Amino acid sequence: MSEGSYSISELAREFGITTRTIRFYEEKGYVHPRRQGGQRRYTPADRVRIKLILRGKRIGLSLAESVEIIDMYEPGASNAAQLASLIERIAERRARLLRQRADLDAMLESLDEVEGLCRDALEDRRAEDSARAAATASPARRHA
Amino acid sequence: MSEGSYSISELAREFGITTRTIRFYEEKGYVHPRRQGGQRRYTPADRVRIKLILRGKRIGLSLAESVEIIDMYEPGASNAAQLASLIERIAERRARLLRQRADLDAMLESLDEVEGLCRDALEDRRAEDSARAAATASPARRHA
DNA sequence: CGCTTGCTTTACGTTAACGTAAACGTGATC
DNA sequence: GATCACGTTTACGTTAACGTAAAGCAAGCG
Repeated sequence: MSEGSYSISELAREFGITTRTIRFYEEKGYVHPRRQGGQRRYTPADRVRIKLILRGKRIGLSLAESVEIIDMYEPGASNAAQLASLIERIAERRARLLRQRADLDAMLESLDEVEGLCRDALEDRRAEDSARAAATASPARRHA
Repeated sequence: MSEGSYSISELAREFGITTRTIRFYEEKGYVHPRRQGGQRRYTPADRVRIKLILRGKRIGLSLAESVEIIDMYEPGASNAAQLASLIERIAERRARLLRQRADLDAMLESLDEVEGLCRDALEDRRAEDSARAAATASPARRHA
């Protein structure tokens, strides 16, 4: 660990991915580590870039989409027209992410609901069981 | 439209997908329409199922994952052990969805930030431009 | 009757995102 | 000096989720 730079396997370990994956990202042009005697060396910036790509993946973005968003970070867009179109693309992205969050919340609510049903069913099951147990112990009375 | 049932192309139109996609879902066993003289007929329940699958897709779930969650809706799980394990799986799902939402929110924040930078840059650009225009009009004074 | 529209099945093609394997090059170490 | 651990390149394989094309049936219509 050359102080402030990382080897490929260090990053792979940290992110729980394979070195193949990282090389693949480079192959696709999503990251550009420098070489030190044939070996890849990653800067902290490279590291963050990979981290962001993985975050994008987790929310279902393709690699290309993730990178597209990440590259918005360093506008470099000098002229006003470019800046304006960038703002537009950001708006589109945000709209999509918002809908995605709505879908996500809906699914979370559904899960809560289903869990509620399960718990209720378990309750019933327990009630029945204890009733049966009582009945077996002294078969005489059945809810009054 | 046979009152309360749908043809394949009706659903395709409604959801903005192709008939091939719907047939593919059937091929994979994710939905089971009945046949009416060789033609597929979809019940409202089938429709909802497809809708939910598509919702899952939008948040980045695989078809199989979506279906797994959807199938939690009709537990049918009669015994307590099954119910308990279902609750467990729900908890896992929820945990993952929550992380996903965190990632999503982070990305939304980033987009807001970038948009702010863009707007600032645009402001500067406009300020420069109007300053230059003023200078061209009467080249004498430069901010006092 | 022939044509169009809508549906069917079968089957091969495609893209993304890697997995997996082979064959090789470096030090470091036993 | 052989064996690791770690890295490299090249290249073929794999899975999911469809796309696309071919060939054919059935109903309605001018």
